Amino acid sequence: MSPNNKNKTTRDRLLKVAETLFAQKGYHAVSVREITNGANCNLAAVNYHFGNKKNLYLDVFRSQWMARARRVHNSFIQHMAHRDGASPTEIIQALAEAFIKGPLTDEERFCHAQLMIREMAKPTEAFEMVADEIMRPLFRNLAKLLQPYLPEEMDEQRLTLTMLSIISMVTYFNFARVPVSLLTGCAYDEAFKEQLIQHIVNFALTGLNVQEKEKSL
Amino acid sequence: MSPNNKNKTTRDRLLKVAETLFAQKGYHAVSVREITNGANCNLAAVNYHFGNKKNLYLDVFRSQWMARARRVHNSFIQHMAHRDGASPTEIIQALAEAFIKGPLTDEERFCHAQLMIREMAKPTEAFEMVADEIMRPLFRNLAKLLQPYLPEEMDEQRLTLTMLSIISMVTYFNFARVPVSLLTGCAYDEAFKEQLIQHIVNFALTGLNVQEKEKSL
DNA sequence: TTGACATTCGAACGTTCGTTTGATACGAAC
DNA sequence: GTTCGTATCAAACGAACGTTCGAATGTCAA
Repeated sequence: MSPNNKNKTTRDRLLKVAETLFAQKGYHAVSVREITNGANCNLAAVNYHFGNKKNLYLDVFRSQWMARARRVHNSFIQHMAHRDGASPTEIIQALAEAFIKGPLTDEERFCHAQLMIREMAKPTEAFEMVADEIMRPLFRNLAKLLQPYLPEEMDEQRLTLTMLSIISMVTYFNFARVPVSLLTGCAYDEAFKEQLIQHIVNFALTGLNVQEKEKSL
Repeated sequence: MSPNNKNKTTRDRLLKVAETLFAQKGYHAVSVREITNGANCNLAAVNYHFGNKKNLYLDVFRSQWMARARRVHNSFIQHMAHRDGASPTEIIQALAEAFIKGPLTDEERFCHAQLMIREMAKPTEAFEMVADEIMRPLFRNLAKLLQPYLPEEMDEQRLTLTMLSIISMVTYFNFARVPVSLLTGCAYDEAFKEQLIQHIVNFALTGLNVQEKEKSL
């Protein structure tokens, strides 16, 4: 009935509010009362709809986080689908755009990155789900796309580390907004995100791109 | 008096135990009772020595975290000191070694990375201190060392993003051990760390190092 | 031995936490 | 109208939380 909460059910409002608060503050810093107040419902609603607080957290990952991660992944896949032999530049660019501009609103992207980082710091049951259904498929896709362009002597281990290095950049620039803004002096507006994407593409393709000839020593 | 707690004072034991627990679980997930039990002292000791829980947390950063960060930074600086014109390879290698092998024990490195990540996710007063006294000096040093080798047309902003990309890798591989181990199948033993360092050096210097000639399109 | 100070201790403070309960309102099926 | 399952509510539960307090203990100079 409240104006900004539309026609969503109590259950949906709880999931939405809980996700935002968990992302902002972390699981233990958020109380059930804070969530139910934010969702304009009774304190007991959490236990009625989800059993307990922990299940609410896991449901946030199951229904909210995973759905968004699939949107990001699909956004990347579809950019790749209609070009058969995409160049490494196009591949990295599509990946960086999916993660940094992507199909998400800025608020969604913040939630998304914060929740993932907290899971990586202290994994819960949600992490296995994410690893199985999101991380591994993404890595398989990315590796398959890039492998033709990589040196033949690169073994699988080195390939995985390379994928991780690319992911580390898009993850870092999404998550570490505070230090990044602090050290660059830039706010995360659209123009800066565009710069970030271009930088990631350049760096991923050529690294420091040193001018000297003494790369190899 | 207990065997493994040596002759440290109660205050020192509290700092040590608190740091480990804060790193493992996060501030709100650790209770004062948990800390004082771990330090084999009375519940009231935290408030006697530090005033309150929050001040204990800040003191952990002030006395423990900062000291270790300076050790890492100095380790990097000293590797650079006795070679005047260090090559980019040597610079990146020294940086990666300082962060990934470095002067810290593995346990210390875990604490260190976890605490930092939690600060980046939700900065407290401790973050300003770290930014001012650790991050900015490190960036200045790294930029000064690398600048001679970088393309002249690279503006300061792009330079900062390049430094951040390198930092993002050493940070990520230190912090994201769970997903990294999960996707590579490797435990973080000495051999794997050596591989990581070599990979970071390679990737930072040449990126994907694509074989084709179509880098620029 | 005495006094002054620093530290540690057990016990309790008031508050907030996650969870439970029983009552109440609502709507569809019969 | 009655019944039944769903949903929401106010109120309370015991447990755990951070913090406080006064007494007890240890230390060292006078």
